[in-house]
Amino acid sequence: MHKELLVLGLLLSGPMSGYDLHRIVVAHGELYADLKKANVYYLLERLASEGALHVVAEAGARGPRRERLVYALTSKGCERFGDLLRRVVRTYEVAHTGIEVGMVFLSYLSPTEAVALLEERRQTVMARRKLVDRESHHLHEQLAQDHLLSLMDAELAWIERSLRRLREQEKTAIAPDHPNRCPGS
Amino acid sequence: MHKELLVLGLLLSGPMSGYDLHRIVVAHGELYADLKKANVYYLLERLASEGALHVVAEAGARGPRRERLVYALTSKGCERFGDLLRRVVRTYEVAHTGIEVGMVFLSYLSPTEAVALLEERRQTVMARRKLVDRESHHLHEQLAQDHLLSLMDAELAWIERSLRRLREQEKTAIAPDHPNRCPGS
DNA sequence: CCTCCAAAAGTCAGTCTTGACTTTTCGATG
DNA sequence: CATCGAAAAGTCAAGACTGACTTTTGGAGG
Repeated sequence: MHKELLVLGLLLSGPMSGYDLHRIVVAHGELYADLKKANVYYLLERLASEGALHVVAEAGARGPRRERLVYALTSKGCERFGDLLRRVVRTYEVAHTGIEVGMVFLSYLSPTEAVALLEERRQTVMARRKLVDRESHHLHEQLAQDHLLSLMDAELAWIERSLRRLREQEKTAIAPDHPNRCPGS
Repeated sequence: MHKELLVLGLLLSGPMSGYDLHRIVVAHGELYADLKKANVYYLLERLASEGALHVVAEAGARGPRRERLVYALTSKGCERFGDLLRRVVRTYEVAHTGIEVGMVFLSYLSPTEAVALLEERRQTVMARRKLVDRESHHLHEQLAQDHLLSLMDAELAWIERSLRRLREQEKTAIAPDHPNRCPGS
């Protein structure tokens, strides 16, 4: 749903082809939703068939492969943009990345291994945080960047806390909660 | 991918039918991944066809609709569980919920409306936080719950910060960054 | 004893999403 | 001048996911 918003929003600043859209998305790196190329084309076609976009058949563009389709917003599409924007800002859904599931089953690993894995995770988060931090942005992208950084900081803090708990558990070496073996076939 | 982990992990504590799995998932509320019923059946079938599960055809179960399929982990499935668990804990992906996209286009709304929408969002997050907080959990679910709460707190803090910025902008009433109108069709 | 509802247990058709492949052409290089 | 690689601009089939629908039946209420 936010992918649709992204497409519409980018088209607000002028007609574009699917390829252009995709290039903008990847250029913005971490900030924008993970919108793959094929998905862009799918969304464009759907939105066009719904009447939110219309084709401006730019027959002879510069460069190779000249039969590219250029899309432009219709007034219906612009209304849709407004609706989606309001909906996205207003609503909140917990992000289910899977780490929660991982934590629930963490006791199937030895505390020592759990600690090692979480330390790897911390490295990963820190690296990615640096990436996002480095990206300099326009004014209206400040809030978005700030959001990402906040979440990453929260993740890091949580990892630290969890590591501390696990290390204590490691020292007091209680018998493992679950036996660490697979059932036979 | 973490949905698969969830299914395998739950089956570690004994054979179950798709319906049982789904019931457990919804019983745990916010903690577990958003795993819809039809998706459970899909995953079971796929995992079985990959040899990670096998059917224990419980022909005559209690209750209505007795021809239910009960699935059990194979040793291959248990290995897969271990792999997935390690992978999920180790890796981190930024959660693209769409608010970032919303923020990028926030200047298409008046600061006043933006503030109102963010305040609604704050309400939503607070309500959901209370839900998660209320749920009492077993020891091995503590870390998962803590993770969710951390993210929600970070979200709340970010909302406060953003509101402050927007209110300032509202007072100093600069001419809007973007004209707030849709292009004609 | 009848009936009507909620829960059990799925199924299905359609929508989203993606990795991998294709075709064309510009420009660099030997 | 031939060719070879990289970038442009997509396409496609397959996989993941979902909302809405179905069928069966045990038991509550009359």
